[in-house]
Amino acid sequence: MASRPRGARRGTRQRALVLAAVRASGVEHPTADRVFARVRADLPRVSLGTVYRNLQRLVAEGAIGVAQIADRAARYDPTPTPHDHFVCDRCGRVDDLATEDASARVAAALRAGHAVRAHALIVYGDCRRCRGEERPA
Amino acid sequence: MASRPRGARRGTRQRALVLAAVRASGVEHPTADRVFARVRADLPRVSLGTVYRNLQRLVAEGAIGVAQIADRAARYDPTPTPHDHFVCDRCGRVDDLATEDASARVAAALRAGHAVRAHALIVYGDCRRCRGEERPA
DNA sequence: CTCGGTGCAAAGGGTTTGCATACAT
DNA sequence: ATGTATGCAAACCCTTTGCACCGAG
Repeated sequence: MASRPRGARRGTRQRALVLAAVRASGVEHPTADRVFARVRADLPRVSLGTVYRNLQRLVAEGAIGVAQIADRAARYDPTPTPHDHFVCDRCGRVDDLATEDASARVAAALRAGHAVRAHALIVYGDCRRCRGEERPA
Repeated sequence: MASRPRGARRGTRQRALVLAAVRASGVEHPTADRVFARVRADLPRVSLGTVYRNLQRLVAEGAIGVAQIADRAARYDPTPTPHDHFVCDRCGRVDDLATEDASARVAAALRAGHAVRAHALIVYGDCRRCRGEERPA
């Protein structure tokens, strides 16, 4: 079987370096800007636009994750599987909160020694109304 | 005793109208832009900047709430107490998810008839490291 | 050879901010 | 009178996009 169905995706040095930069970031949760800086070290002529395009694609392909923190720059994450995050009000640090049990999520932050000021769960999907409008193909 | 400790806050028509606009919005969760439009109806010379400043202040005072949805405009909420939200991928609709039990939060969205694609819990506060640096007064 | 990816630079959206003026207290 | 809030417009930040060129397949 063909490894690429049809619209053969090209493997570029840029994309590989973006992926490598995120993977090498550990628990840092870098912004697009920081990824840009790292990639630039190996490929000085890379552009920010290209970094954004590749980050987007890698997220869509499930190779990496993103944490969209309220009104701050998005943070990219080498771990693509869903998990929650803790954001520090002072230093901006973003920590993983690896918890399977939803009811223990906030408790996990407390256990980690953080002071919790607020927390927000956002659920994404298609609403009942939109699902109702759906036409069977 | 003085009703205003010291830095006496002025009650302005603008602020009152911004608050009224959010309170009148029901379940709509208006953006700053929509609030602007409503206030403008009564006060044609009001500026967007003033609306933003007042929304900010009202949130800080606890008179209203905000839902910061990932990479979309912030949604203001007449209910200042913390609660979760459902965001429709198609129409952008923002619904309240009034659930006290964290473990039932996502289930609440399902019960409401929505299809859940993803959900993200963000916890805000001061991280352990920052708390450690804190100097007792 | 082809078409997707890149670099560049400009546009875009939401939100904030500097400044002189207006006004509630 | 005093100083905060306003209106206006420019600035900001993060992210996206149009376009011509380049290079992997």
